[in-house]
Amino acid sequence: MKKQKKREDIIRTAMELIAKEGFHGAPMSMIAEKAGVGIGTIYRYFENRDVLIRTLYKEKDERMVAFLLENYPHGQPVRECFFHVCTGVIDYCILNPLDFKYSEQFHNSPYGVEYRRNRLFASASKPDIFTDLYERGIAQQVIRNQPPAVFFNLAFAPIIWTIRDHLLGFVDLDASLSRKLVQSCWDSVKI
Amino acid sequence: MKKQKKREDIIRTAMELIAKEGFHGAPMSMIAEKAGVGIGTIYRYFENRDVLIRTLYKEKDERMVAFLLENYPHGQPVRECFFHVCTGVIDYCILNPLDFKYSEQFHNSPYGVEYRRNRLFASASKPDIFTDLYERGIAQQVIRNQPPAVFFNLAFAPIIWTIRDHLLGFVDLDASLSRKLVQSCWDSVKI
Amino acid sequence: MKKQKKREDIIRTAMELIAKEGFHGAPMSMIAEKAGVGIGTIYRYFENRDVLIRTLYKEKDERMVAFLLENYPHGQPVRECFFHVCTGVIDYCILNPLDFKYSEQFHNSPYGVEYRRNRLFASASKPDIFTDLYERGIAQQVIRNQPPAVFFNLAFAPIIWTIRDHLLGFVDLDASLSRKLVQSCWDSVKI
Amino acid sequence: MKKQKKREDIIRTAMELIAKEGFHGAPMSMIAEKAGVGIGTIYRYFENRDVLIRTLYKEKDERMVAFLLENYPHGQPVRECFFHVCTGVIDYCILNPLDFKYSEQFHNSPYGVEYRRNRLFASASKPDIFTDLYERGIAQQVIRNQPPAVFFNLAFAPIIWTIRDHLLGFVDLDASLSRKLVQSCWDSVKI
DNA sequence: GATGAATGAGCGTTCATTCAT
DNA sequence: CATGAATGAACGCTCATTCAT
Repeated sequence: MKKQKKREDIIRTAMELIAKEGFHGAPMSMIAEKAGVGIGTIYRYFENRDVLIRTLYKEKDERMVAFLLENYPHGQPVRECFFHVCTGVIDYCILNPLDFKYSEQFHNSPYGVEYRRNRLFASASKPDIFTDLYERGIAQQVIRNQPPAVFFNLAFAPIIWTIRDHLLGFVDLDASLSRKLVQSCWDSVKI
Repeated sequence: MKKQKKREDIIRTAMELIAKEGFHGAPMSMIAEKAGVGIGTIYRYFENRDVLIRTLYKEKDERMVAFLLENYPHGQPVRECFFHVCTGVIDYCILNPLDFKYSEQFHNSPYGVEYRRNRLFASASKPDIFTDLYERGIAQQVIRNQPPAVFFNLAFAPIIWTIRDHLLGFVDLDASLSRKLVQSCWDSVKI
Repeated sequence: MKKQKKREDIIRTAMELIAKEGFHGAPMSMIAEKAGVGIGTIYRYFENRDVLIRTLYKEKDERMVAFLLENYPHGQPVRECFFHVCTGVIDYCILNPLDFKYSEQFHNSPYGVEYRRNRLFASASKPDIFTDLYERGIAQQVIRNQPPAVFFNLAFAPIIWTIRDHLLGFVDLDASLSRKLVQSCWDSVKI
Repeated sequence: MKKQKKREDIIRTAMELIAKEGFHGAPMSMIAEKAGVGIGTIYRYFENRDVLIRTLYKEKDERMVAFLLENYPHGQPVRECFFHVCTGVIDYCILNPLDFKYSEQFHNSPYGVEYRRNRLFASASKPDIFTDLYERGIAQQVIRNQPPAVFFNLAFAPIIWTIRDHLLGFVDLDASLSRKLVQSCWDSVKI
């Protein structure tokens, strides 16, 4: 499809620009210029700036979930799935630092709050990989009985922060440290 | 002091506005208006917007550290100090939600990166309560041997994220959950 | 070209406003308003205020040089060329009072100093009508041996000041006075 | 007088600051600070900024006239007086570059136009050293019959411009060049 | 469908002036 | 008398969005 070409140019350019420079450093005019399209063209594909920004996040999320589902140990113990997911998140972010940085920008803005609120209310309906982990863990009594939000925070907050520090050059998150880090997270949620 | 009255009006208003609306939602003109002062007045007390924003953070930090030092169990085991500090952070943030929300905005912006970088390089010189915890824990072999950044992330990231969820109404972080949460964090760093 | 219409509206308005009211009396907002364009439009054609101001001067300069080169007595004696140029400057300025007044504002500001400095250092490279006059006059020993700046000042300063007084209504610089004035200037530089 | 001390501090500081940095680089607050007085104090001695600026010029003018009247060759030929005045102007300006630079700033601003206009209308009433030169020159038929403004411009414009170039480092206006320059000016006005 | 010239509300900041102390 | 804290109009400039081509 020819028409999708421009859309993807815009998406990729916007992602990269916002990841590297922040929302402030990525005005519509600059996205258009670097993407090689007219300013008006962006508005043909995205109703406005907010829609573009939210779409960027959603597509990144889909890419990461797809990555996590590769070789997913379906049917294996919760513990194994937990390690697969956590390690996968680390691997994905380090392999795709722009996606991670964009995500940071996104969550560190009014968009992030809105997103989290929607997710909470929608979580019941749409099953996802993270929720499944929690629910099976609780049912099989291998993780502590805490609200899902607390489980997610214990499992992922240290990982996310450490990836951030890694990308900023503050720590070196190699395979060895990755393993120790995920083990620590598991220790905080397991019974 | 009469003259500090306006300064405090500005500080309080700016804090509140930025905490609630983010940096974007708190232009100088609005801060001035809500604080009941002229725009120019802000510039008598703060050289520019950046200085105001960094001052706000520094003062919040001092208040929190003072809070944490009340009844600090000096001379007690690392574990006890760890619980004191973590519980203290939770209590302080829930008691002072504006301080917490401001802090989130601050860390989720270029200011935050700059701040962390300075802290990392300056950590050797100025001793602080968090670094002390890490160093004693390592020396006494009660916490795992990991880089300090990883220790901090395991210890505090889940707590910060859970406070955020509590203030957004996603979880109810009462005394009981607080205790369990801190225990989980401890489990992830202890040997 | 349709697109150049607005650019010229801006140029003309800015010129007129600055000529009449000085730099202080011509803020970007007023230029935009009087030119019948939005403020932002000015910035499509000129990177910033400084660039606009320097462009205005450069375009005025080009117009005047073109005027002076009409019927220029190439190959004639230095004296004749001197009279052509001096008389031409007077005629041009009286015909285009806005150009002259703008020029005065320009030279009577930091822009003027910068301009003169560049001119002095660049004079060797780019040949111009004034420098040619000086060099031939010196070579043929018809003008006194003085630094070029002094020659220019003797030749043009009284003329510029008198044009200014004419436009302010202090003297009536008609053809007769013009001739006498240029003769006087020649008397001050000739051997 | 104690009270005049502050007035003079203000005058001297304002002069120096405006001479060096231009009107833009000399806000009232900075003048007050460098003069070691309160901002409000300036307004006790000068009704407003315009009055201060005009007073500065008037006092500079009086100092220069006083300098020119030292050893003034009263009763000597017009030519001799002309040389005394022109050489005196050069000497004074080079000895007091701040006075000269301030003068340039002043004349290169709306104040200058207003000043010249007033001077023209007032010249009939208040006799001055320059007018005397012109009137005697005309009466004795040693200078050409031209409007006074033209005489002044021929006599002083090249000198002023050359002093400016000297202070900017573009030429070296030493005693030798000074003599030649004044001679040139005389050549342009003498019969 | 694609474009980019045009727009103007809104931003951070400056500074001459006032007036309560 | 002297002060300087307080003011707010005004500045240069940015950028999301529109719409005629």
